[in-house]
Amino acid sequence: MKAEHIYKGLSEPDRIRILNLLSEGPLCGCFMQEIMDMGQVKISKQLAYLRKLGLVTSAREANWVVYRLAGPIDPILVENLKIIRGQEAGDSELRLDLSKRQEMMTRVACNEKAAPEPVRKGCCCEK
Amino acid sequence: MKAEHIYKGLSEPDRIRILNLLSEGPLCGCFMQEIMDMGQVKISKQLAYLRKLGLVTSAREANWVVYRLAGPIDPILVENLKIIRGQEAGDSELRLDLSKRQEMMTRVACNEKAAPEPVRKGCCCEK
DNA sequence: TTAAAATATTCCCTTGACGGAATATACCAC
DNA sequence: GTGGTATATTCCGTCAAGGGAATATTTTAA
Repeated sequence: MKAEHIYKGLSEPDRIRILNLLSEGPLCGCFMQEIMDMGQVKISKQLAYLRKLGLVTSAREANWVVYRLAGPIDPILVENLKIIRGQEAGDSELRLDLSKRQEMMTRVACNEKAAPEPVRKGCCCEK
Repeated sequence: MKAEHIYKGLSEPDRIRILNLLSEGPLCGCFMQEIMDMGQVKISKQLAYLRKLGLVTSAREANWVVYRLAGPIDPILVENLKIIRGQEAGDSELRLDLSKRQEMMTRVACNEKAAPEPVRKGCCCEK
């Protein structure tokens, strides 16, 4: 993994938010939409970009696509994901995103792979 | 300093080399040209870009322009400059650049501000 | 089979990044 | 002044990035 690929991935606020969310575990697209309160197309395009850079992988599970940080995760990325949400230099929006994520993960039933469960009514759109 | 500005600065190999060099102290443009073996225009443009991002400052001294990391240096930048030249994940070209820099700084006479000294014949172009 | 949800892709447009070549500017030596 | 060195800018071309709107694809539900 070239260092500049990682930095390119991190050089846009929405992508930072996505990578930050994925650092806590896999997530489907509609969860991201809900947490980040952003349109589907915009998120999908950034995910395609991150996939092109080799930072993210995707796998369809039932009706959804679950995204993950591509392993093995480069030490540079690991370190930066730690820094950007750190208390000193970190962004509070990123920590808020993680709280929302945590709240959603406990609110809906999820299996151990973090894919939404049960298949239909447990997803983020069940409100 | 917005995190994405720092990552934009780091998201190109030539800029990584420049920031790596400046992490050891101020440097004039012609030293960079010599160390990086690159054309004047290309380096000058990248320096302009880094200045626009707020990562680098420049100050004319006599016939030269001396570049510095803009202070106070963000912890994110500090940490990444450490990582990218680290032994494990680091790039050996970056360590080579630093050796060349060190060699030049001792070869030519320099004052404590790292501006080339004496004014004319001590610069990198005296070969 | 039809409808709806989740995701991806395409088209159009604007802006920005990057290279190469040429030119401009600032400073110094003489 | 002239000339030379160091640096910046401009012009031109190409290509990538990013937004908005519309549409396509995959899958499930009924």
